[in-house]
Amino acid sequence: MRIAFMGTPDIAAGVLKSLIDSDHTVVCAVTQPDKPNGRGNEIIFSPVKKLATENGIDVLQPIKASAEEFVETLKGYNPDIVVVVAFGQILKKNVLELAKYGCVNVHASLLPKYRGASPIQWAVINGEKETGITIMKMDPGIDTGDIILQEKLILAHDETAGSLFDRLTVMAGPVLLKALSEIENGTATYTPQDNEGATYVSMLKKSMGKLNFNNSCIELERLIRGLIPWPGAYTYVNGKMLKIWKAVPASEDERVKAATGQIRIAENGFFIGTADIPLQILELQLEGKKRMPASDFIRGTAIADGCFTE
RNA sequence: CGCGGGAUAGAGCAGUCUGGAAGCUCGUCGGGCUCAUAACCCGGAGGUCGUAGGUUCAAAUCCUUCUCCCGCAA
Repeated sequence: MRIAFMGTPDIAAGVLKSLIDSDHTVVCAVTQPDKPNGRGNEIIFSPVKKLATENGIDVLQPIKASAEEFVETLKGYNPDIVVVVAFGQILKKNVLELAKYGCVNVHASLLPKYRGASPIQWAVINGEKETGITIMKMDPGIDTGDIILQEKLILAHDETAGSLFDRLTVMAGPVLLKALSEIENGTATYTPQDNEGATYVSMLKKSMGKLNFNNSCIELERLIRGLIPWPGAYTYVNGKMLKIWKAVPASEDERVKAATGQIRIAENGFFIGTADIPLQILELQLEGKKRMPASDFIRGTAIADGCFTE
């Protein structure tokens, strides 16, 4: 089939790669406009733009994908179907109905759960046992379209949003290809979502990563895992941001006494008190410094045993 | 030219303001102690102090150049 691809971040690029390697023809790649990004405000191309460019695929970067002018341009590529993966813009009817088979979306959750912008991170933060990939026929709502295919995956106990991203990216390509062939053969089924069971998740905000040690150890640990690699969980010590990359509930024999939010530095580790069990920090990063194991950090830090997070 | 922190032994850091013999914690190697140990004691190796230049009798330290790493903001 002639496929018009729309997507922006890494997971979208992963799916695009599968399409490029398949028998289908990717006629163009639509991605968000370039924006100043990173230190020094350099322009950094989106992963999709990068991959498409490397493969000689036309890249389109409309400010509004639903603008009539752009829709005409897209029609000019004469796609049979439009594949959308984490594109970052809401598509209107004129785009949804532009191709013969319409638009299909690859969503990284088991819809109708986790509709919205950051299903992967929230699955980790909420301590879900399983999540997966859903392929659906898009309609004007946000992630409300009929389900074509769904595949599950079990979360590891130490799953981070980053590792889950990787696993789902690998999984997404084949599931999409299967759905595409079903659509092409006319054997695809379209199952409406159970709107009763729907849940929505918001976009992640940087401020969500501020650890509140009045929460339980388990909640904090999940939050830390769910915010990797971005935006990251953090607290403040002596006026400096301290990012927490990896932590576990302190085990029985290593447990130290720590008040809520209090830092304890022992020979066996770096602990912070919570509402219940202290959190043992295994990997952390002080503002301006590199990320490092707690054992290394303890060796050189000026942070004193017993001081409090801010 | 968005704002800021940083580069010193294998690791993490101090020393830089107020120039004057390269330090700390840990690792590593050798020895000792011990029933034994990641514990303890003794000893050793390991650094052209990121790069290039300048000032000085003397530069990790002051001035300038460049490279790389990181946090924030977007």
